[in-house]
Amino acid sequence: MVVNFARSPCPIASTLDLVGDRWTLVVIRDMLNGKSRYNEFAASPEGIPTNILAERLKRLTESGLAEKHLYQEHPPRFEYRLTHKGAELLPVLQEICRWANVHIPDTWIPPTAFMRKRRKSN
Amino acid sequence: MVVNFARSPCPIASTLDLVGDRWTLVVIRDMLNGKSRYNEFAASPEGIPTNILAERLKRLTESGLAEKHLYQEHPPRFEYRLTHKGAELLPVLQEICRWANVHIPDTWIPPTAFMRKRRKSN
DNA sequence: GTAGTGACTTTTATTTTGCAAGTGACTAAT
DNA sequence: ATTAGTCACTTGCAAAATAAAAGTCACTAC
Repeated sequence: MVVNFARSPCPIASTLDLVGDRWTLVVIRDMLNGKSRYNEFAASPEGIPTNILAERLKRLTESGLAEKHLYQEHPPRFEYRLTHKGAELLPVLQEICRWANVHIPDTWIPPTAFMRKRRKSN
Repeated sequence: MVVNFARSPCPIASTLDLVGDRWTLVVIRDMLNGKSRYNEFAASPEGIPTNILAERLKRLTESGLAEKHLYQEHPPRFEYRLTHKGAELLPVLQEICRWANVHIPDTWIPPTAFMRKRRKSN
């Protein structure tokens, strides 16, 4: 189930092939907020099912958005951290937050730190 | 299947409840590019299945992102146009395009008109 | 009257999701 | 030493979503 061919060369469709589902961006949000461990992701209020979480973490690493690091040998435990590629989705999530705060009632205002962070160049 | 309760008050999770699937943002992209008719959406290169298209158009109108207008009586024909709420997703799609153009090889560079358009205020 | 188009709906099949339970490695408590 | 518990998953299975194909209904063009 590796993404070999996108549906089209459209940047939007291609991005959706990677993160276009109900859960992937929620996990990336958590990673951007400093979470890195399975139980931290599982503890988020949306309540991601554990099988979906495991599958998404695998897909994120396979698609180069995150990296898996062993941080403890016995028992083996892993951290999942965003790669540069994954972390650069921040502006997308920031725009989503801006939109939601305007158009969906009662959504949380994200921490200033989250909204102020900038991608490096461009 | 109306969205009554979001999974959480998180703006990201709430937005994904509305547009977090493989097709909705592709349809919104087409609307932002001036397409408004069923056959125009169906003709896009991603090849959305017609049952999914019909269901998405219904959901978009139900969630207030688009509006359905009769433009011809015999036979009845409809146009689907973004509401203000829907059109304000433009900055999200622009950021997705920026990200994809950097991180996914061979994605189309969107028309300058699409990238330069601005949301009104803020 | 035959063919074709537009906007769908229906049918059927495949894939994804979600819930529950299970597993193996270890840790802490009794 | 047995028991219970946590962590990071995996497995099994039912339900929902998605997809491909075909069907429908109202027209229009020839």
